[in-house]
Amino acid sequence: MQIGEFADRTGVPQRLLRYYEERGLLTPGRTGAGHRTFEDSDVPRVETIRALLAAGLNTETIRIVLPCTDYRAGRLVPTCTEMLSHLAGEQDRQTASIARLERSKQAIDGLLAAAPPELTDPVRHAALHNTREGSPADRA
DNA sequence: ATTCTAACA
DNA sequence: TGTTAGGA
Repeated sequence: MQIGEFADRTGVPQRLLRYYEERGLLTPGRTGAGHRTFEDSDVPRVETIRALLAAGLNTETIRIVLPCTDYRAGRLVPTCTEMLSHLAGEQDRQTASIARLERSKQAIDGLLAAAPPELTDPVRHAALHNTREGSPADRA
């Protein structure tokens, strides 16, 4: 099937399917006119790609572990140990990211808590804002 | 009617 | 990623 039908069946935009090919995630055939041809077996493959992207893996890693996956009955199953190590590695990075975000959030919590009370009062804040912008009363 | 590549309000 | 131009 051509890319149009394949895009409809996978729910993935043509633009993205071409990008997946560019990243080596898909290797569709070509017609004489240069049009991509996809197989039915490419459908679960794309579902696998989507699942791994949702897990946070980059396209390079996905290209590596794609042969280490089995997609059956709507469920993605890892089938080799190198995939497990990649997943564990990504999990570590996610844990580190969460820690960084929590520190950033605490910093913001502190800044907000240190702000002068009048700045957090909606009415006074609006009044100050209007004054800076120049209210009709100022001109009168 | 469809798809292709390349590039950008 | 969407979209679009200019071709096949």
